[in-house]
Amino acid sequence: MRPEKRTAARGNHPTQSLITGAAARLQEIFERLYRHFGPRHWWPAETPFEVIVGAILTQNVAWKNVEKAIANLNRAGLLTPEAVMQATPEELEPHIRPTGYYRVKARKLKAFSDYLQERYGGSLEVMFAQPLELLRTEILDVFGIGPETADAILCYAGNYPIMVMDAYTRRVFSRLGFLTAKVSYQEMQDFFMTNLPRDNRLYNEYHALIDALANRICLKKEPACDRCPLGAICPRIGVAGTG
DNA sequence: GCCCAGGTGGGTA
DNA sequence: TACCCACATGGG
Repeated sequence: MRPEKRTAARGNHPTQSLITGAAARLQEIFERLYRHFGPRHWWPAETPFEVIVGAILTQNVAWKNVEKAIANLNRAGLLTPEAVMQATPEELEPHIRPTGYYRVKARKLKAFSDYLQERYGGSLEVMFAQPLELLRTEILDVFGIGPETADAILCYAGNYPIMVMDAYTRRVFSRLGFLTAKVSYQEMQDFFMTNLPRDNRLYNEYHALIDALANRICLKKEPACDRCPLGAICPRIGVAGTG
């Protein structure tokens, strides 16, 4: 176990006290996004294992690329824990090429299926019966599973009450003035999870809505503030002359 | 041709 | 701890 990868304790973090009425404001943002985009129906996958595969393959790459790779794996009969376990990295590689980094991602898929086999006899059901904190610590120790991938697996495959953070979350909420651009993953997560009810469905939908906003409106270079559902409460346009 | 896309691991100081 | 860099393909 590498101690630096363990889940940091959630306690009173300075971030929490910096935001006045953070809980109410986070609720309002959620409601505005939900009204604008509607339910996002995440994660787009047929099975929990497909969620896990998708979570690994989507690392630093557009989801469009992942769809191709998932379809390739499915056609090849490689979308089950057993099949991945029995395949070599070299056998997985050609199918996942569209997602980039295909050599290292093949190793990551193997690492997860090896872990699942060795620790839980290959059973996702048994794995997802473990307590949240224990399982999070465990999978963070698997090669290729960092905090975002771990939380995506826990939230979207295991239905645990944990909210996924990502570059989009950092961008949107730093622009909104809640966070700094350099805030750590754990600080972001602490901020959301201490200010929102502990609810898998809410975390699921909230992350998906942030993704939709960052993907379509709150773009990296030139955000389309004129059609942003958060316009009225964003410092960039909510206050005249500061955009 | 250039930039960006739902990160992570390893090395270095 | 805090930076760097490698990892690689596809679409706008």
